[in-house]
Amino acid sequence: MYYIKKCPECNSINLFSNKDKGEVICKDCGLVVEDKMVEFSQEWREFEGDGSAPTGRRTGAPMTYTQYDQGLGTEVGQKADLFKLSSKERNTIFRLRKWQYRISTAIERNLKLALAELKRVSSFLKLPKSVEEEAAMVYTQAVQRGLVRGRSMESVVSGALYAACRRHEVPRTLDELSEASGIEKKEIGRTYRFITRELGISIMPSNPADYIARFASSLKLGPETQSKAVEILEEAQHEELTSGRGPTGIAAAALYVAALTRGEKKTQREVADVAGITEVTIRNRYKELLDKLKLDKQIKKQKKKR
DNA sequence: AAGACGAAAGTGGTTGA
DNA sequence: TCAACAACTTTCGTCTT
Repeated sequence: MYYIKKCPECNSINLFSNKDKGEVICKDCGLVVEDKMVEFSQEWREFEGDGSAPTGRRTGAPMTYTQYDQGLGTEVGQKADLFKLSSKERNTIFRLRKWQYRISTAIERNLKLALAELKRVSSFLKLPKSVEEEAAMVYTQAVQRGLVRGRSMESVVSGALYAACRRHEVPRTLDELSEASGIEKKEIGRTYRFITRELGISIMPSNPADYIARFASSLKLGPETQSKAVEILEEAQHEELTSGRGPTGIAAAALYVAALTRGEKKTQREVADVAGITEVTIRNRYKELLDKLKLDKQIKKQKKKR
């Protein structure tokens, strides 16, 4: 399949597109016109169709995405068979190799920077290693697909981290990510949505219960209150009070109610602050909880005790 | 005086024509 | 692409402890 585009180097219109590898190559001078030439399929195999070795061989030591080049490098057309080719073809190979080198080092440079930033943010948020690893993988794929173009590296890093947190059920709020990375909340949300859509990453809506432990500990609430909150959460889920609502709001309200019923009084303001929402939202959720779950009796009982 | 409550208007994002 | 819409926020006045 031929492109109508022109080669920027020699102006030839003789461009060849190799769909398998995502390359567009100028047939006259060997310039790689499109830069998406890094393999991004899920399997790590050898892609040399030149007969020097069986293709599709599986290779690979265990690799890690938090290393900027994943411990692997790529090279174009190797050694032995080079002198079987005409000089023109050989030239082509040389040029390809040169461009491959330039492009892959560009990507590597980017990754190196980005992964440093990723580690910084992730350690700031005290995220587990597995999440960091996942985020690095997401980011790597995003770079290879050219999704970073037009977006700041930092925002894509944050988006990847946010996605990774969600998938590992250790959700952080957008506000927390925003604070850790210095990127605007809506920007993170935007890139998060963009890259998950483009990379086909499916993510379950986050579960309010995942927030409870963290909120409770920063409010210094006892473990009994915490499990009470989870209990309330389950009832609320059963009553279908949770769908369509912000998970942080629900978690915060459940925690607030749990604290009341156990006499560990916290103000709405305090709870709202750690959950990153407003008092009003807590009040709304809280009211719904009282209506549906008949918790007011328990609260009154608690009041009489004092 | 501080916290809780609720009404009203505003914001940003989603959805469906 | 635009308007309607739901969830949430902001702001502010009033009531309760």
